[in-house]
Amino acid sequence: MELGLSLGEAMADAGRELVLGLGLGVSREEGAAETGRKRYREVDAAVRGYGSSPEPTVRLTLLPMAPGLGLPWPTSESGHLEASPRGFDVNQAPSSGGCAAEEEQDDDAVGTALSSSPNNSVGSFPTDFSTHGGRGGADAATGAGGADRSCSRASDEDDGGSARKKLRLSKEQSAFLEESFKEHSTLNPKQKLALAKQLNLRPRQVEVWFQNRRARTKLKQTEVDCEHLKRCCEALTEENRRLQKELAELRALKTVHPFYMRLPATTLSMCPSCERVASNSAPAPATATASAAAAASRAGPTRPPSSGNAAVAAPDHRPSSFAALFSSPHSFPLAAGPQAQPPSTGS
DNA sequence: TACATTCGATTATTTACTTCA
DNA sequence: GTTGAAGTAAATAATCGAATG
Repeated sequence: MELGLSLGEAMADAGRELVLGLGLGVSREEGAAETGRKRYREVDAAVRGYGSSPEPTVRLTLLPMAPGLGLPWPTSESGHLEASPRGFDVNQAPSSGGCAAEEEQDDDAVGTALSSSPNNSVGSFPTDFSTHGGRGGADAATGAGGADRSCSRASDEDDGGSARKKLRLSKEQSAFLEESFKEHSTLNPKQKLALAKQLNLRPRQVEVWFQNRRARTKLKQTEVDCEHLKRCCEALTEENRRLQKELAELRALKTVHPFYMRLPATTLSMCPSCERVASNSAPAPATATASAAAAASRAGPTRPPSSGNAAVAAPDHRPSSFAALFSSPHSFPLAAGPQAQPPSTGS
């Protein structure tokens, strides 16, 4: 029968539904009772470009754009987070300090040095993330002398290393990392060092953040793909069910009215899918057109009108096949059953 | 073979939210 | 109705081992 063609239509529909599905996926998440921590998903959707809703993209610009940086960066009244005069380019290792090579030589050693000596780089660092943590209350109380989150991590070794301390990156740090991730999903060592220096984190932390970020992106993509496949499966199941029904109708028609096969084409033609019999006076092409229109209308909302030539041509094809089927009284092997192939409409 | 990097799986911690007394 | 402790779920930083170049 026309299973191949129909499946193709189904796939085309499913392809269109993918876009819908993506949008639904995002909107579903957004529709859920969400709090501040849900914002990550919006940012994620915007970063990755899936989801038809423009809202996440708008929300992505959470921070005012720092001039000349191309990165959102808050310019606080205290001046802590003013854009670095040198700008930030993760493609370039920071020239100031001259310790990039040293840091590359020894990640943790430098990280420890950075973190364990609050006066070391924090003071000269143009962005003091410690004072801008969204949940800064606990952080402010964490370390003596206002040690920031990243510095609290440095106390691992001081704690004896038994308990795994987990710092929470500040919103600014996360936003900065997100922006960097949009530019590069992976980092070369220089970029990593530059980011770490800029954010006052250990290079290892930046590396881990990117690892986890990639994992999250992949997980989201997997969820989207899963949803897409699910929709495809549903569409194919529905199409299969419809075709099975159509096939049963054809078989019933053949059994009840076998003489149809011997009638001239202009005498009677029936589209089993719409179960309408054309009048005797109707010429075959008009019958085919009517059947096609009926079949197209029967297809209904599952076939958007803007589905392209293939999808438009497909509904025409099937009723035309039926018309041709009944218009060639002796040649078409309907009796061959479901495996029989309809004659090409072009011949 | 040694090394660096990435990835997948997992653990551990933090935080927001809910429930209940 | 309000409050605070306890429980829970989700997010995510960090770790580990395997794969890869």
